[in-house]
Amino acid sequence: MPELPEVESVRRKLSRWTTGARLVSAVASDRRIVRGSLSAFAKLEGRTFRSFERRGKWLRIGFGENQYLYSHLGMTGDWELEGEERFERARFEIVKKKKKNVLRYTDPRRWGVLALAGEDFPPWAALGPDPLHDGIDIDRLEKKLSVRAKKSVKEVIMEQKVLAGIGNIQAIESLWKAHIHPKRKAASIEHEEVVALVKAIEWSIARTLADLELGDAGKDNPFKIYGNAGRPCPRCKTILQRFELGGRTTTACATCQPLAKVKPSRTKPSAKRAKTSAPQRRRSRR
DNA sequence: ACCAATGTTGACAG
DNA sequence: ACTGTCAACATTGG
Ligand SMILES: [Zn+2]
Repeated sequence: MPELPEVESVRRKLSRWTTGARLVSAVASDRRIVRGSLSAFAKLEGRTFRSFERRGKWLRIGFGENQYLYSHLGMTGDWELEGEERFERARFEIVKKKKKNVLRYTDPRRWGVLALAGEDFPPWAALGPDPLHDGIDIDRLEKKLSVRAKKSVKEVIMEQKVLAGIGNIQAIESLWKAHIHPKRKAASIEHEEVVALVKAIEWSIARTLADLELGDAGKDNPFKIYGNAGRPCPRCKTILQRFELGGRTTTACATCQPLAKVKPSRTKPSAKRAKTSAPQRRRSRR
């Protein structure tokens, strides 16, 4: 469930469900997920859900008096009202307008995090600007990219202090939209490309979020190229490639997202041929 | 039965 | 000190 759009969607439903609700009981006993003391959760009992914020992939629920419940969904975390007990990792009984409900944090893989803290929480403080909440500062991004001569543009935009909330899917989709190959060195991205990338990130986040807001009506794979390696590029019909980059499976179109510059410059010697990627390897347990 | 999965972090080698 | 590469985490669903 976890990139910026998914987390934003969770934030919205939490706000819908629990604004003004009173927390009757809070039980979180999974040591892998809960950071800090388990008993601290009892301190929240009796308090009221007041605010719902998101920064990147982090959520925080405010209970007043500088008490926040921070939540990171890891790879498979989600919040549900009622629903199945199967993947429940934390349970919150709430009362809103006399109605009692169970709010669950579910997380099969248990890579998520729950933490109680005040407004100063290091993982939250460490996040860069959130594209949806703060917008993207083109000059700042250009600077961040220009300094990274060795890393690929995809890896850099996925760093949470560069842009909070961009994950594998959003990176793949936006780079495709901006016609930028994910393996390009971050520092090689030119000004106009940064401008295009910023637009593309906004485009991808907006359409993913819109799709999520449709609820179950949404299709299985609403993405343009993520998860579609081996199928034709929606723009040019070239078969989409799949490769690993920075330990993450990546999809790209070799035609729309050239690795080597294709600028038709008859005066200059021909551009170097793009390196052909090694025959598909497989591995990764992410 | 096998493989891949929307994330993050820490170890290690160069 | 920096950089890149792996592995690990834990579990499910196709
Ligand atoms: Zn294409």
